[in-house]
Amino acid sequence: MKRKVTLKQIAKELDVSISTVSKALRDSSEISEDTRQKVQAFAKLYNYKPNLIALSLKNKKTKTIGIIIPEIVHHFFATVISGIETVANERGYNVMVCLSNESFDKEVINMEMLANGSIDGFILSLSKETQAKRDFHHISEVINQGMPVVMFDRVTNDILCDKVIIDDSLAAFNAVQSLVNKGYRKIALITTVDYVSVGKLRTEGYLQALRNNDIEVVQNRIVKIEDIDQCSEQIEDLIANQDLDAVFAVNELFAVTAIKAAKVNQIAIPKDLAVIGFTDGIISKYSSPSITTVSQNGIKMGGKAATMLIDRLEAKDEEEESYKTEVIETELVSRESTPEL
Amino acid sequence: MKRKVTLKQIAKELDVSISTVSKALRDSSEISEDTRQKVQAFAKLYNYKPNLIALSLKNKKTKTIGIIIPEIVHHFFATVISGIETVANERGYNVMVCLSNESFDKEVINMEMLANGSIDGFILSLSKETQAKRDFHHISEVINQGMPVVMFDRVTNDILCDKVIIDDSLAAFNAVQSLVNKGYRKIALITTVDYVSVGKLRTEGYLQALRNNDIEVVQNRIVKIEDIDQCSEQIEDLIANQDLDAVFAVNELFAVTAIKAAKVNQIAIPKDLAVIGFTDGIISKYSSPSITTVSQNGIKMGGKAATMLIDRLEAKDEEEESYKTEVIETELVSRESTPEL
DNA sequence: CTGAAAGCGCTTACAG
DNA sequence: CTGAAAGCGCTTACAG
Repeated sequence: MKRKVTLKQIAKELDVSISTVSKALRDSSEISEDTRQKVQAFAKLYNYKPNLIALSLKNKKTKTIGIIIPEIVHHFFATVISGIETVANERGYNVMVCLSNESFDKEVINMEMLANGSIDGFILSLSKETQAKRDFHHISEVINQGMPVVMFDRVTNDILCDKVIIDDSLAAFNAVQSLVNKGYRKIALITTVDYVSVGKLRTEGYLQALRNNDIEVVQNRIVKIEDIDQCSEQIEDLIANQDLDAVFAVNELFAVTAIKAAKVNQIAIPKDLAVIGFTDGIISKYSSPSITTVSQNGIKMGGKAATMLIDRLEAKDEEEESYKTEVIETELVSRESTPEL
Repeated sequence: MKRKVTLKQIAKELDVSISTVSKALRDSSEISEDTRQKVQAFAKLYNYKPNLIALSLKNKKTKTIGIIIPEIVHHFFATVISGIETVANERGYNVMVCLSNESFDKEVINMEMLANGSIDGFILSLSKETQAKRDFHHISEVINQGMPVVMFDRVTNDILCDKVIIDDSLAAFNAVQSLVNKGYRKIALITTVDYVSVGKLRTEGYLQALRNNDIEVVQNRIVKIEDIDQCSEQIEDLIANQDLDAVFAVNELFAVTAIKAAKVNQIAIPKDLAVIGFTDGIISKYSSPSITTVSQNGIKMGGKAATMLIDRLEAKDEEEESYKTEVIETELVSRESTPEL
């Protein structure tokens, strides 16, 4: 077992000072060619690598990004992490990932933990509970300490910081409009409770699209799901008992659950009922029939968030004061579940 | 903007030494009740939190775990991370996640980066390329430096360390046996190339099950996929041109692709062809028909890996020398795709 | 009971 | 050209 070698040890072996070793390794012009080569050769031989923790302490920056998301077993969030990771790596950063599990307390604890020196900045998406409570003091506190934060997807207007979002309302509008264009009129909505920011916006887009087309909004065709694990009954009830020709679901799970419910009730998809979802994940792609969805492009969102954060970290201090909100383009991916009527 | 407060600042404000502040905050008995209360009150007021980087340097441990996995947009791996995260958090650890993207070079670079002081130990699953090359020097090097490593799922016998696996061969055997028990005989196999350790083992289980039941192994019924992104053609060819009554696929994607291929060829699932998959992910659950699978329980694997790693990290030094390999139980989750024949 | 000193592993302004 | 010193933020054995 050969422990990692330090500057101190190299210095001792070579009988020079630590400073000399440090400078030699960093190609300082202060050091003679001779010494430099000797030191570098020795360092290479012993596979010297600087201790990153020591550098972090010295430089007051860790070159790591903290990510806080509600859950990771979730295609969209996994995709965002992947996007962050790619950009972060390219620019020499690592990532620490913490999960809030949709809990306010865990979100707060994780933020405080990471804020104590472990990272240079945050990328985060709010937990449901945080959105319900509307308590964001943990975030403003971190920002106040001078640590940059980029929020994505589940954001809030109560905090001023960089943000990366999609135009949820417009994307939903377009999705519903596409159904209308194809001849559908009796369009149901399966959405989340209103405090989930993106759910609310998508609901607004749905309503707007109906209104724009002079289609009556029927309350019985709108289902708001509180707990995703128990959405089946509500959805089955909707599918079985309402007169519908299409369903717009604000996520994949609701969409595929609607399809299952239709099957149970002998309703053929897409012949008797068209379905459109949100978030272009693996379910939509491999479902039979495959499901038309609004694609969020998590890779791009993650990449953009990472770029914004790192740009801010590396900006020459106080320059670039103003916060930006980037809107990532969405795209309607047409598949089998939404034929022309 | 109020920057985080340090011991030094508190000491200055209170006109005592840094050592006194440090001890007071840690409830040292050396400090008078008076001073302690004064210091603690002040610290609370200014929301003092020790700088974790400084502690890491001082204590030579970071309380963070490095995770290196092939990809994160993958239900099983996301599940494992979730399991690791839960246990790590309970025990006061954070996690840094790096992705190899199935590349040997990225795996090496990431390991070296994290090994330079950022973490206390690794949890990793090998990239495909690493498994193909059979080059594990980066891992043995890290272990040699005294940093514990726990491998999971995609492991190798060439490295001695703690491991968490499932019995891939047995699980595959059981899956195929269940098909045989239900009356299926013409069972195809969709698997990976042999250098992927788990693919190879699952293939062996399949072969063993056929042999045990005196069923002839037909080479044309076995397809080995190199590149998962282009698996459709090979799978369609298999489904369209071979005389089959069931398919065993070594992952979800192959299973659902087989179902798609069957539909294209007017083969009814499960009436004309039964399908069984591996990894109990979201696709299997929501596919229509839903797919019977071997459940790997990534949460449990991740949790176990984290427990083993942290136990080793916290063991009183050199005690507990021997490495263990934990085998996580799998379970056959019966769904619609495999009725009795 | 309090504080100066040494040390974790590094960098860099400064003295010689 | 080389090295001692100070410092990043903390802890702790030791002296007073």
